[in-house]
Amino acid sequence: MRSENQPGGRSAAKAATSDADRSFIELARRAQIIDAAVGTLAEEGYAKASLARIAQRAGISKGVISYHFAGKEELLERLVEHVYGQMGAFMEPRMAAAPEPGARLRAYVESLAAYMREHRPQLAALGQVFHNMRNSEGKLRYGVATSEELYAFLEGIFREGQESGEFRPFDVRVMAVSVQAGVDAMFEYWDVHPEHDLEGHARELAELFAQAVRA
Amino acid sequence: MRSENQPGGRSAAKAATSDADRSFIELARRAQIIDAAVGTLAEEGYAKASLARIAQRAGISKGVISYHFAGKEELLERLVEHVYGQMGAFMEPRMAAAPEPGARLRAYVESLAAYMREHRPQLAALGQVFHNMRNSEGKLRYGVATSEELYAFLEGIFREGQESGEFRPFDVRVMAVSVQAGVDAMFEYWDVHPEHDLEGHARELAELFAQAVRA
DNA sequence: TGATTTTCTGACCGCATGGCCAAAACCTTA
DNA sequence: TAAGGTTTTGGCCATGCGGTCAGAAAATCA
Repeated sequence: MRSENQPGGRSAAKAATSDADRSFIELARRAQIIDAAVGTLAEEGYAKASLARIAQRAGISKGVISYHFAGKEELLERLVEHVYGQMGAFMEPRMAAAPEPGARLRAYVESLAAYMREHRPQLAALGQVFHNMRNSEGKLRYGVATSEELYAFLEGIFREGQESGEFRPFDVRVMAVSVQAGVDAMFEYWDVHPEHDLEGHARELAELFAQAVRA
Repeated sequence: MRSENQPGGRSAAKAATSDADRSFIELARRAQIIDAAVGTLAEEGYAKASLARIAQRAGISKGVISYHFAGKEELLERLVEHVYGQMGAFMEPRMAAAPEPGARLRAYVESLAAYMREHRPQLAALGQVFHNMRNSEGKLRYGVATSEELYAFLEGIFREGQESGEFRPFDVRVMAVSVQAGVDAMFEYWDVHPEHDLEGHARELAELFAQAVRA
């Protein structure tokens, strides 16, 4: 159904092309296109983020996108991968520095806020894709499965705190869903109110959940 | 800019036509179209909820929608009005029965959950419109201004509790944003996991915030 | 009944979309 | 230089969109 258009075609046989197999030009173009897609999604929303619009922002012709990506679907998937990778790399060391459950919860909320401050368009674009991108059957492309990992991670923190007696007993799934919702809402509120005190919000939110979980 | 197509044209002069001026057929058709729009939005998402799709679900021709509504924009605005009205009528008596701040917070979370259980498509459609509908300048049609009312309502509860000493001191805006986010996330989680225990989630969520606000 | 108004249909318009491709331009290597 | 591979262009396609309209059908009125 989809035509063969792997650029270069150097690695003839296999399906996927790894980054190591790509030329510098290829990698740079892909990065440039992804950046343009992030900006367009963040500023104009999912509906107006057409290939033409993205190409225009990147200063290239529309066909270039089709040349470097199998289609819009692949472009958006690479975009999500890209932002997720960045975010993980940013948070990992900060989370590792907090061993106790209470401190980890606080570190999660506050380091995510720190990332948000410096990457507003990326997170806005991610939100657009998550809320809107659908597969051919009409189902959301990034639904539950994406959040499931996140929930499991938070639940691990909660269980640890409950076992050590630092946290009270509560439903860890509801708590995980609520923490993530609180963080997402913090971003969206700040995205709409750029003058809002993001760090202050993060501290209040961390305190809110510290109170909510404490034994 | 917009053509005159007030059905009936009975009330010649003025701009808006009130429901009292509409025939039964007119009101029934409008309700039928709004219902079809709700179903389409809830099941297929904003992007696929075209006038053609909505008309198909309603079993009528596309032109009928244009006859009864000035355009897609008006249809969606009437849909939001319709659902909001329903929701307010459902919650008002339940909120009135809870006078103390702590009880009011609990009543808010739990009566909203009760409404959700019986009106899943309506709330899913509302979410689609809120997250996607944009005005001609590309800005979200229902943005902050819509939530502002809700936040102010919740903040009133929090301030009352803080003044009576029932609640600890905290940032009421952050708490309001977080409560609303928790409730919205509860709906979305249940929407994706229909087997999820919605009432149980609501109780846990109410308890979560009871702990978070208590002095 | 016939006349008038209200409602509905189905075809059509201009426009934007994602995708496609032949031809041109560019870059590297021989 | 010439040759060959890589990248870009700009126009084209089918599809679906919101909106419009003349005329048919249905309901209401006299």
